[in-house]
Amino acid sequence: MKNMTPSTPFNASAAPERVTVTLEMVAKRAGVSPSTVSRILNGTAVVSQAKRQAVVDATQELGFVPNPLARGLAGGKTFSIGVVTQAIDSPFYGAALRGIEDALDPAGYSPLFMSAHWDPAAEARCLDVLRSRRVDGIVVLMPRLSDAALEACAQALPMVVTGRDLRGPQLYSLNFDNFNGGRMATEHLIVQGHRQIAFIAGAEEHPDAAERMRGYRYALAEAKIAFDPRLVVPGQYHEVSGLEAAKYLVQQGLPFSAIFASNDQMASGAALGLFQSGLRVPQDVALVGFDDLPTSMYATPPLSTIQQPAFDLGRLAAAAMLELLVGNTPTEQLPAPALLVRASSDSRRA
Amino acid sequence: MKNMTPSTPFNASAAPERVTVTLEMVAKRAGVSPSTVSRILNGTAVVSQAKRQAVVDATQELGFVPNPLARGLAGGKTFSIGVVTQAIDSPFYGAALRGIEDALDPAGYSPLFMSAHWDPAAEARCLDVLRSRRVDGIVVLMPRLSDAALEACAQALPMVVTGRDLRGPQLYSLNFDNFNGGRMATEHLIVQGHRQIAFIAGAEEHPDAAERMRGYRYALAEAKIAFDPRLVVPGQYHEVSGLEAAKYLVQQGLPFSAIFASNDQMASGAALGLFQSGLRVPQDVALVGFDDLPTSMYATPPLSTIQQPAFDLGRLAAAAMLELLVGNTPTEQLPAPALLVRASSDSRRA
DNA sequence: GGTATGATGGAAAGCGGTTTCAAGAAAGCC
DNA sequence: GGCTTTCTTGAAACCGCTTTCCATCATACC
Repeated sequence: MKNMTPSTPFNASAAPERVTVTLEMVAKRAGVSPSTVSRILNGTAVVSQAKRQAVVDATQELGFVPNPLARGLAGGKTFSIGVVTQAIDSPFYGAALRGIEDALDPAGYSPLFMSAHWDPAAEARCLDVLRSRRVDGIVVLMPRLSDAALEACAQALPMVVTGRDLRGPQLYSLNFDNFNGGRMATEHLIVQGHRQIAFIAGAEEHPDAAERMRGYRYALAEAKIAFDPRLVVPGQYHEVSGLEAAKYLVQQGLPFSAIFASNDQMASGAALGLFQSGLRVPQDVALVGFDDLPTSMYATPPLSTIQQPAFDLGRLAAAAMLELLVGNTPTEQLPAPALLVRASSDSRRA
Repeated sequence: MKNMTPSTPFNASAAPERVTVTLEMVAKRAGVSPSTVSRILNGTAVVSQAKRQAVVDATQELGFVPNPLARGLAGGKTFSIGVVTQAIDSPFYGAALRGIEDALDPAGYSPLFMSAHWDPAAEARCLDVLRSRRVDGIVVLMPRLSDAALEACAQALPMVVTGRDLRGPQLYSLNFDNFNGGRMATEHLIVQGHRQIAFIAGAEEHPDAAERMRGYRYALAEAKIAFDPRLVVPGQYHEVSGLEAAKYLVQQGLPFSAIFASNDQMASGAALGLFQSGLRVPQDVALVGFDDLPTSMYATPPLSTIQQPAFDLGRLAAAAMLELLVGNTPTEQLPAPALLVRASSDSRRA
């Protein structure tokens, strides 16, 4: 207190390490050259035990943290991975992003997230921004861009995409078996005794949605149930379209005892639509969704659905990217779809 | 086709701009020095019209994009903002992140997201990683770290936090009026004729949760309703705890005709709990949540709640950060809480 | 004992920008 | 008309780290 220099203007108690410790300072302190420090830090070459220890000590004492910018500039690597999603605020993507985060973090990589909002042009822009930021690789979750565009991008840097079947020297993809998911959901309803099963579809352009529908039709055919196009209502993968679809089905007076919605968000909307129409789930109408969002288990009633592990999707995509970055050929595979039967489609539980 | 050199091994049709265009190349092409190009790009100094035009042209022709790493190294800025959230996969944070993205993007800044998972130690680590990545500023959404720790961090770089009341030369905060939100929700139930209103609380350490509870008690007191501690059940802000809380209330045979859950996720769980106990919402029990998650509108029945604009929260936090970065004192304010009455608490609509 | 061989570590040249410094040109002044 | 002042613009240092190229020294082989 007494000896406090009265002149220091802004010396508020805690003055956090203002000075940046550089590799050069570590080198000086350890009595070696900067190159040696760099080599030790990156394990680039063999260094005598004595010097190594000196450098490690100096690093500790000085609290040295390498500047990633300088590292990136010099080494051409940024240790960051671009991640393009369609909507960062959708529960499905949220889980996937967490998976990516989880896998990248221990490897010292940071994800750089961007949302494309289902717009191919915006997606292309994301790719540009990411490349201009010199990310080491790009993961695209459920792209809307053409295969060709993605392949072209993969010429420039490693890419991992989900929801496609693409392979190449710097390209890997992870695809969920949407066809079988759709088939399983539909078969489940058939086994429950339903023969008039409505289908709330996703956008046509979306390969996922198309596959799920193919599964639906396949299951119907297998069970020798005639496909009734009137029972297929288009949707947009969000709650409102599910709500509208359900109301439409009811208002048209179409005969159906079950609904298979091609994602959980639409199923949730459909549940509300049925509720507002005075129909009970599952007593009057059985309902099955697709995705198994975390909230679906807590819906009223809990929603039967096809489990699509979003978290693992992200985790595996990131793991594959890490493989690509070290020059390996990734081998990760998504788990097979699983049916989760909950109250919304199980008349016994109602 | 004919003239194709047969030796080129990997010249797959589209060879995207392999060579990186540097500022120096632009300078050469425009016939000026690199410094001049830099000055024009950043508007750092006055340059004659002729040279400016030449540089602009050269930039266009070469398709030059400055390397952010080099820029960051030399200029000390990275044009990236660290964003610490608790859980990137929660719907509330998802919306906030989108708001941040929206505000940062036009300004040329990129967000770097990290999740702390409600763990103060992890949060501190996020701050470290972000600082080591030399972000220009940090936004922390609903921190768990102490005010002191956040203030200390703000000594080093601009900080914006939400859910606190903190100010400083490089520090700004955005706080939602949780007290009044809690009060409004409770008053609404009282107006609806309820006098035995259960409360599902959030974690005690959480200031938000405490404020909401204070609002609840205040409203009761105003209405001269005695506070019954048995009707307050602790929760953890996620669906399960809401489910358990509701079941607990029912099983204990406690007298209540309404539940105010201090967030929507718990309200959703509570709805399921009531449903499983054979109680109807709102006929038997009225239900009100807090947050207005996007999905709450589509719950069955739609959930009454206090609107807390997560998207705006993110947008405003990012806007405030941008202000801080140019040396201004931010003035953004969060909108006041609003009550959204939906079917879950409105007996007339049931 | 002399040289081939390999392990070690330093000097220095980048990576691609920003910024300081100073020179040369243009303009203003007495 | 000569001299100071103000602009414009280029040269060069620098940001902090990686990496290539070499020098050095010790060990090993003939």
